[in-house]
Amino acid sequence: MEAKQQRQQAMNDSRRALMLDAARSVFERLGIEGASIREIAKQAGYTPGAIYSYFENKEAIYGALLAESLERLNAVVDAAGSGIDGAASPAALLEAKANAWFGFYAVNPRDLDLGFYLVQGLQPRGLTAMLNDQLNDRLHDALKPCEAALQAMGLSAEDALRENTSLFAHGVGLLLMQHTGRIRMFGQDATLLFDAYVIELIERLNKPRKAPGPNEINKT
Amino acid sequence: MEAKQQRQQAMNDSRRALMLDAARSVFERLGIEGASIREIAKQAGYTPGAIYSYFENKEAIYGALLAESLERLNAVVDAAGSGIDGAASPAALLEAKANAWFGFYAVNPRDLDLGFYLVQGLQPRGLTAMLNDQLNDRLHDALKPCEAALQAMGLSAEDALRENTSLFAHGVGLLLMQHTGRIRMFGQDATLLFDAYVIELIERLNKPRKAPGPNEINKT
Amino acid sequence: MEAKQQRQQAMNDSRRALMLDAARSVFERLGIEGASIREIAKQAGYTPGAIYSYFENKEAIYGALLAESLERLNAVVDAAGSGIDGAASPAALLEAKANAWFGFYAVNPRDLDLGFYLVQGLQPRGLTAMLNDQLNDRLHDALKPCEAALQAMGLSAEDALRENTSLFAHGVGLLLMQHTGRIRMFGQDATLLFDAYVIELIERLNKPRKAPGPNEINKT
Amino acid sequence: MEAKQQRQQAMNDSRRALMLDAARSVFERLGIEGASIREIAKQAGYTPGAIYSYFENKEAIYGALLAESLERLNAVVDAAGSGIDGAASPAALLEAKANAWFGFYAVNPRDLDLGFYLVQGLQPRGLTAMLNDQLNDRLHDALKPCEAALQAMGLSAEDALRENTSLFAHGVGLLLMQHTGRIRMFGQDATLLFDAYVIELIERLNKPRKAPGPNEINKT
DNA sequence: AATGAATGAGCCTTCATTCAT
DNA sequence: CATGAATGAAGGCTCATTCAT
Repeated sequence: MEAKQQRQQAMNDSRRALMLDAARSVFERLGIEGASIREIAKQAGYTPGAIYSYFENKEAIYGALLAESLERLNAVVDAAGSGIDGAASPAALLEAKANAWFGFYAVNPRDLDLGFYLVQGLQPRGLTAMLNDQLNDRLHDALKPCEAALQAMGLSAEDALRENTSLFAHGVGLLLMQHTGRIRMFGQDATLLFDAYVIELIERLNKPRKAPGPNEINKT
Repeated sequence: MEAKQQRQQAMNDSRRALMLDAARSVFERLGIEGASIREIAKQAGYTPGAIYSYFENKEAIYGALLAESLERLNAVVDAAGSGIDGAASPAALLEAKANAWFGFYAVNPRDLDLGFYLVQGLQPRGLTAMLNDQLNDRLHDALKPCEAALQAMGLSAEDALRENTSLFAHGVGLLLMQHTGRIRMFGQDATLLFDAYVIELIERLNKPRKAPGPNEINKT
Repeated sequence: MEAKQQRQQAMNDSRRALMLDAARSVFERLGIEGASIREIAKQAGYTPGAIYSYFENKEAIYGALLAESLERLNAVVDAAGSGIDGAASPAALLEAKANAWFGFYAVNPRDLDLGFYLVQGLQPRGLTAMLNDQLNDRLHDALKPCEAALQAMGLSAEDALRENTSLFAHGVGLLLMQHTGRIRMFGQDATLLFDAYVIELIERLNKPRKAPGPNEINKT
Repeated sequence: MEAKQQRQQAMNDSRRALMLDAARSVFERLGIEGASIREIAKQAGYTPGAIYSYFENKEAIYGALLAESLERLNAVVDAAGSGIDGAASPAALLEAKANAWFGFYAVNPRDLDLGFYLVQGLQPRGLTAMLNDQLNDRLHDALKPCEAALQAMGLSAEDALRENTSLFAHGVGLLLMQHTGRIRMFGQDATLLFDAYVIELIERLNKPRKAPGPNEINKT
């Protein structure tokens, strides 16, 4: 009996996963706007109605896809820098963690799309507030290791947050440009530029007397 | 006869402009997703069919709107730093020009939307390739003054391009985060962070001996 | 110009009327539950989308149909008993007015359906509250003449309301039974029974000493 | 063997009853429109498919539910006036029996819905003709005691049928109005009005010389 | 007997686009 | 040039019913 239930549960999960795969593939093919329940169902080999046995509505599909994407992101970030002693060399850890999340999105541009969907039309909307918060939290989780490393390098909590925000923005900007083909237009490579940014950041933090914090700068 | 043609041409242009104004106002009100031909026509005081006398299709409206947005951007950038002697203080000019484009998008988020629409779903599509190139060129135009200032500060053409690309990416990342509400999540202010980035950049370029750029810049 | 506008307005109205006719005919064929926008459009010789140029949504069609039905009802009631001097013979007027509304629904059973839709599923719902109120008011209008006649026969306002309510209920019950075929089952004729009710009512009111009003029954 | 069959039959019946209970409870909760096979199955603790082992289709559930409703109605009517000697005081019996069926529907509006569903859209449809007849017979059964009492009061069979029909129509009209909220609109109470109707009926029958039968009325 | 996955037909509605006038 | 009626394809979603297990 239990075995039967487990089998069924597994079947159920796998069909759900099948549909998520279909959704992902439709997104890839038609973009997030062009994806429709009909199309996703067709791709999955189902009729539209069947989708609703596995997802409450269309938004729920996005949510599930995004949630799963964020799990993979966190897995990658958690695994990064495993051989590094964070206490001894926080800079190396920062580099590893930053490259982890950046690399994840550089290699998986569709996951970036998905991340932006959370933000669709460049405006927060859709998804229940709770789900939205959960997903935001998971994104934050992926960025926290960098922040911790920044603190380990001697930054105050406040400064670490600021630098981490800048770091994220920089990476997002580069990814976006690369992803849209804009970066090729500039004749540059996003990953190299991100590397450079991280290295300069580390340099700057290691020589704080030479370069005063941004809030104390005198524009002469 | 010619006079008549000219008059007609002028009328034509002004009505087209009227419709673009309407479209812009609808975008502002309803967002880029919420805008419909019907709504734009109504706003312009026309019926839907009339639109097609001036624009081939909906995409063309976006294109025209974006083109016009880029003109305004360029106007803002060109006007910035007009009191500054670029030869004497290239750093001040860089700051002015960078803040100009960044400020334009910070203040006019819908223009940013428009820019991203060209790139919808984070994938180039729609718009003929030629139009796309034209628009790209105009975007480049808006960023060139920064690149020139970087060269005036002593960077090689190659280094200037790299730094300018980074600068643009940084700004875009910050704008995106701010626009989507993510930046508030980080408890930061996009404009302050952008300022800080520009200032640090200038610092870095002014103290090359402490942290020589990867290409070993010579100031003298 | 004005002529043109008028012509267009007339066309517009006639097409709207066409669609209402179609809707009515679909209701007749498939019942109010079976009626769909698709079916109504098809009956009218249009595609579904066209309907929405004339009605905001499905509910609006019901509303328009019902409104028009109530206008016809009121016209019938207003015209009834035109040769009767209401002051001289209020009983005759009562009879005429009551038979008017009853007869209207006896002859036009679909209008009764429509009336019940206002009340759909035997529960008030759908239609905006305001529209609902308007329609209710028009129904009331059709019943007021009876109430006025009852007062002219010497009843207090309160008693007239009570008797009018009973009269309406009686008629509605009979109509419903007739309409559903239940009355034939009872081997009776709805109109005869309604007549009888009205006549007994008049008798009763003319001999009040013999038959005390319901509120005074248990007086001893 | 037979015992086994009987046991199975009993199980079968009880599960069927379970489903009917579920259906009734769903109707109560969501109304007749809002009820779905899925919901009924869930309420009964089954999956949708299981329903079809006990009922041919959805209509059959309505039919069974209505049948059961009519049994309850008959039980109520049969029990009413048990302390009254019908031969000695037929008027009191009439009152008791009439109030019984009216009260049943006044208190159980969903049973009224069910009754009208049999007649959906105010048009007989659905249900096989035979089932329809059976249900009609049971409704008749519930009304017969009133008819018998009317005869006991001295009416001919024909007159008793006519009065009973009127009585039923009056009650149905009042119930409908109350149920749809229309009666409150008239500022009246359905039960009081029904009471008054019954009492007036009794009065009228007790004083036949004062008020000649409806078929002998002189319209002067 | 019961499951529950899946179907298929249907629902209301929106909208870019066309075309006779 | 402009109208505005109409189209047709698509959108998300619901639900009674079937059927292999």
